[in-house]
Amino acid sequence: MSIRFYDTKQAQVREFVPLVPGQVGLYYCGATVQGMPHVGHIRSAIAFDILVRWLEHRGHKVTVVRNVTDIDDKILEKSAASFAEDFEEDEAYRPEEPWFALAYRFEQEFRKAYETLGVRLPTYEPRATGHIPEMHQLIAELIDRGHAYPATDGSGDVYFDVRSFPGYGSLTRQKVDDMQAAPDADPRGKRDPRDFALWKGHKDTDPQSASWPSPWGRGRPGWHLECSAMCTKYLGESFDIHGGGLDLRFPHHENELAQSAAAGHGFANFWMHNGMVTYAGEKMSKSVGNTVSPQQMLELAAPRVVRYFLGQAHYRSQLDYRPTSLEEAGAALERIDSFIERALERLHGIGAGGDFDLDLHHFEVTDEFAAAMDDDLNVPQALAALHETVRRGNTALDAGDRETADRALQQVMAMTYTLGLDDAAGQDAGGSSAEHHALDTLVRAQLEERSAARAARDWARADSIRDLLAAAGIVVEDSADGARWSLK
RNA sequence: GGUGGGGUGGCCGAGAGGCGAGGCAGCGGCCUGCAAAGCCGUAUACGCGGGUUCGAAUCCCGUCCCCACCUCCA
Repeated sequence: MSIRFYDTKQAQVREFVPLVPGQVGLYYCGATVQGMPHVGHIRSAIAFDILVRWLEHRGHKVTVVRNVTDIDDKILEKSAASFAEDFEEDEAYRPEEPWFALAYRFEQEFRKAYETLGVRLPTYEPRATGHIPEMHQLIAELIDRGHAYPATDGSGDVYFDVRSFPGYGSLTRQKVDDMQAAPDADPRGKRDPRDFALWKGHKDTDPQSASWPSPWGRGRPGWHLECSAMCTKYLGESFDIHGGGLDLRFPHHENELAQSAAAGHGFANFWMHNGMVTYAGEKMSKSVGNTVSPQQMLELAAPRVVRYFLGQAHYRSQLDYRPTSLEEAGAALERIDSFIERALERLHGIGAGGDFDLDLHHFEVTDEFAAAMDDDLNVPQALAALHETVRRGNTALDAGDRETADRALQQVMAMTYTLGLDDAAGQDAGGSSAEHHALDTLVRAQLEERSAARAARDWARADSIRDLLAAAGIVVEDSADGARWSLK
């Protein structure tokens, strides 16, 4: 069975064949750590996390590289602003914070958000500032080949020469002459206004610590160059997949491709881009100020619910966040969870929050699920298959068909695992096992009393116990096997 | 102006020529002491106008609207 992905460069879905059988090299753009993460960043990471999980499910060994761009104009700007007299502290920015401290602090914020929402660590997570020599090498190569030149105005900048490279525009299918002239472009020593900086000469207004010596004078890397250099270092001159947000297609990825291709590298075989997260129909972005942070969502819903919401749409679709979004995601996930809990308890005698040693790796997803995932990661259709399996399992459970129910349980667990719904932190039951045990003991005592009241047909007494538990956030469900409880 | 993606039932969201994906919400039923959970059933849905076809949400032509990108963006 073949896997097919939409390749942005060719603008079509085509069969994915790794360059080396059984091995996949994936590079996807992480953050420029200039501010707090918002859910758009995390959606992107979740999309590629699901891609990795699926490739692994299909038996590929995946090398995942996600960069941290820890030096750029915005980082320096934010840091400089924190030293200014009119600086106003807010929840994101602190006073008098050097650029590297600011960058590292936000890097940690991103890491925390990724971890909470079940995005696995990449194989490598290189920082731009750790790859200055690699970038110099690439610049030198480009100058040698006639695709880059030092600025003529003595600024110390080095530019990529767009006109020298016929392939420029191939990723976004644009012709250089059709592009709108950048209104804010500072022509400085450029041959063409579309030429972009590979190296930026040091300016006295920037801190000395944000500059490195180079054959072209002290300076710092331009945006784009770090990704080209790090792709090559960790994945080679040609690799399988390059990913990132749709808004990175141009200029970032176009320029990356130009740099690497002009240096003679094969670069990415597939380009995959995730759609934007919108808020009430409008793109979430810092400049518009309509961003929602992972923290804000996590105050409204459990990590797994947030993960479900951010991962549920097709990765290329726009994902709209509305006030009811998390509620709906929570209800859908609850349906899956309650089946798993019910089945584990009835078929395997494993209570809520209990440990189990079922071997997930030997469980198989359903054919429908696999076919949907193979088809350009069609998660919505895969979720439909998952929900159908839940229904089949519930029906079997009610009918006492243990074999069918158990098969459904295994499939559901394999599918939720593949979608990363098992990894996000904060299981619904929550708390340490000691706390859970204490609570379980107390609740069971109440349930036994209620059971006795029910046997005596004392409904008022039975209902008052249920109401008391409900007031404490504990939901009681009666079944043929007795009552079970769970935290709301 | 250029490039790419869209407009599907109350809401979200797949599908891409013929059995109405799935979820959420709603309604009816089964089950239940009552609930909850679960199950079953339940919808003149495909922006608009033409066309092709035995048959169109799906293909073709036209048209309107939306979103993203065109050197800050995940």
